Amino acid sequence: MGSKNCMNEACRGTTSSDSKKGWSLKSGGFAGLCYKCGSAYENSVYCETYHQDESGWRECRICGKIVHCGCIASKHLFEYMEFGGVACITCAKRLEIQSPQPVQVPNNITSIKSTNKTFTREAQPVVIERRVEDEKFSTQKLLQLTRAIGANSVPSSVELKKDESLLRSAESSNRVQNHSQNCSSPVFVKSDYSRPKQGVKDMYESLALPSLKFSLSSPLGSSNSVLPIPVPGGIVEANEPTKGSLQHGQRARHISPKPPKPSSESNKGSSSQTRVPRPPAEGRGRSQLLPRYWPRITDQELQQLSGDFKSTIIPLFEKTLSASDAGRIGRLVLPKACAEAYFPTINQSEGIPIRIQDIKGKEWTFQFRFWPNNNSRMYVLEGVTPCIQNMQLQAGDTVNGNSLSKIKFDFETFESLKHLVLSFVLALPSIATSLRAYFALIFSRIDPGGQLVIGCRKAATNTDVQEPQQPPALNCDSPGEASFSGINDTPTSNGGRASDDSQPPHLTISEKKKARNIKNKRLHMHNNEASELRVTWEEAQELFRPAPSSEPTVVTVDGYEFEEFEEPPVFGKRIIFITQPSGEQEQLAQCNSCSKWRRLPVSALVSAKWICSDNTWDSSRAMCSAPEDLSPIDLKPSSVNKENKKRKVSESAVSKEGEPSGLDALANAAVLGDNIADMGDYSAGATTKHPRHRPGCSCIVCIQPPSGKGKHEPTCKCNVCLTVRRRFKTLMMRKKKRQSEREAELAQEKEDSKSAAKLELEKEDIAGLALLNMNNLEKETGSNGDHANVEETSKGGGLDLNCDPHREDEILADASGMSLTTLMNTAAFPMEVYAGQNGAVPRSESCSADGGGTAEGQEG
DNA sequence: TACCTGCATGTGTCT
DNA sequence: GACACATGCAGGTAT
Repeated sequence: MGSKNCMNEACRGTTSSDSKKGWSLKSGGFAGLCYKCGSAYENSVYCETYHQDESGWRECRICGKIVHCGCIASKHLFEYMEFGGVACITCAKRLEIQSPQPVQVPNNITSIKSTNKTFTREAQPVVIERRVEDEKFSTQKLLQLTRAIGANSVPSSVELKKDESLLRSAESSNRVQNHSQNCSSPVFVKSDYSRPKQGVKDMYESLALPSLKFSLSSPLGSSNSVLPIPVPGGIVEANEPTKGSLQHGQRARHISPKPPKPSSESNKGSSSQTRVPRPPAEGRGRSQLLPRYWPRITDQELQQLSGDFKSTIIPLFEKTLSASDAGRIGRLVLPKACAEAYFPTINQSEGIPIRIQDIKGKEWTFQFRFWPNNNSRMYVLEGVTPCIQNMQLQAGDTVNGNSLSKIKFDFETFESLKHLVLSFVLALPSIATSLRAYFALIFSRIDPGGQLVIGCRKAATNTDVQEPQQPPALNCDSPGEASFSGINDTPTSNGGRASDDSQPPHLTISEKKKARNIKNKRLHMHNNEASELRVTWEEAQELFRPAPSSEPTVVTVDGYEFEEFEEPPVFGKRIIFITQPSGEQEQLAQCNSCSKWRRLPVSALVSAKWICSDNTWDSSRAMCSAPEDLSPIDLKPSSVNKENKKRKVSESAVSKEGEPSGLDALANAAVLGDNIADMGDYSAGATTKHPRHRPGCSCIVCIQPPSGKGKHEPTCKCNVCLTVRRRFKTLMMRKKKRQSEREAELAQEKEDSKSAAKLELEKEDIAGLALLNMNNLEKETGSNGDHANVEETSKGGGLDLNCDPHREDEILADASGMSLTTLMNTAAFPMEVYAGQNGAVPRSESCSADGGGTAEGQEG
């Protein structure tokens, strides 16, 4: 932030950009007065805000002359044009001279608009063509400009004639009004174009309406609505060119190319409640802003924001947070076009500090800078982490801080942890990336003043991620298609060019395109993978198989054999392990085609798409037409692993909508006092030790003593241990409470009826097991599981960070609860933290990786 | 050893 | 092929 001198060469008063000291704003805020001499400064606010480095040299889009915004004393001033870019004042003046004279416009412009569908979209070329007579403004050049505007439809001559007079009227009216509103300064102020009812159709029209300003101060539906003036340059007094300049924020909006066509549905409703991508206000950049960066903010939110700030809020752009954006590095990659359009021009890579207010009015200072990148620039905002975190914690609020739609999303919530731990377990970087894309930052600008405002909204859920890029959908009136809660908003979390999050999710075309375009598995998450994300924690573990091609390397250490896999695990098919009366173990796999269950050797590797014909072990059952071997429901409970039972318990405790999570199940198990032994033998016979391990696995994870001795010292204060203890304590308290409730219930039920008693017996069984578990635990911990006693648990054997909750032998051991809590603890750690602390990369759940997972404990 | 910084690289999209 | 952008990574710096 530097200071600069008054443009009045006789004055040369120094102004401070830090506090705007030395500048006073005229009414309307478009021009400043030098504190010293009182000379008027157009763009003063703009320059204060955006040209601290006193750069700002631009190229006239018409004649190519190098001009300056005027923030420094310069005789070569430029003006912003409605159709983007700048023009030197000479060219701008010429454009202005060619413009028609003001004419009053009818008040009921709304009806006019409605009856002239092409009016707003096609007006611009009319104006331009009518104005151009000077040989310097060749038609060709202007057509080029109009193309830049995005006027993708060339109006017919009939339409041109028809609309021309109207346009002139509107334009002139706006001038008159603006002038009267801001008589102290003959500058072009913001249009009071008020959208009578900013429906989607209107929005569409506005897309191609360069002068549309997001005038929030005007009540919607004002009868005094006037059309915006599509005047390039917007100069009112040609002999005072510098006074005619538009403020940065109120210059012509940059029109993005290919405005989406309105659908039939798009006309149905008002957009006041819908999250439509808004064509942003014009910036300096010549490059065009892609629709995915259009801010998606409802009229209502805008109005409230403007009310909060008591100013006009102009949404500029929005950026969906990528994983790296939301990471700890604190660097937010800014879209180049947005950065160049709305942020100060910077010439040095170090950039400049830039102050941005959040929706609460809190001011943040970021470093706006760039990196050279392939002969281009990569713009970043540094130091955004605190702000983003702050916003995430407030994400239940709308961008304006009012509770229009409570989202309640918090990375500390259990639900989020569930996703995070699932991400880790699944070891899919794309999922981790997708989960970050919950938020989009919306950059806006306060007018007058030019102060930048940053808000956020929830951008996506993990289920609707990775929509391919499509033109923005304006038919957001479809129920649930776009909402501030973001339930159906699509994120842009893919790599490279982010997907357009305005993509309506229901388009089959998009599906086709998605299928066609998905090349990068790392960055795209296909539907199948999305569904994989929804599987529960247990399911995820259950589905892991050693990579078919990978042979474990067996290493013997201290008499134990360790299996180490080089390849990461793969997803397999859900299987059910059964134990025959003879003690022989088998597995049941379900055909992916006919859904029949087939008995297979326990050693069989069952792929995710296993079908009957893959049954090489039993040729008589190698066809889907063959009768089903055995259905799990036909099995005696004793012979089937208790997965189903456990699942029922967990499912009963969770909402039926959506899949219950593994952590839900774990928590339920803990709270309900479910015997973890159930979980222990849930994969009995096959994966008793580790999710990806098979019978007989002797890797370091599985052979690890249940006590976990040697892992962590009892007094270990590492984050893992502390969290384990804390979580353990909480869980045990909840468990005990719930248990007492259940016991009371059971006592009550005993007196009811025999049938109730029968049911009661089952519950007693569960409760009894839980009680036993609890008692054993309390024996170890001493009593109530307070912190000290929990630590005593640790003394008993340290913390086993590798223990498997399914291990039956752990259940009744001293660390019986620890298995669960260890997992909970694991869940409590964001993936990076977990990986960072454990030195493990979710590359693989191989034995080696798991061994790495204990690194923290071992070093403790 | 962890963190920070700056650049390089890979991938998707656009022209 | 050029460009944009997400992210990896090496080297420097702080703890």
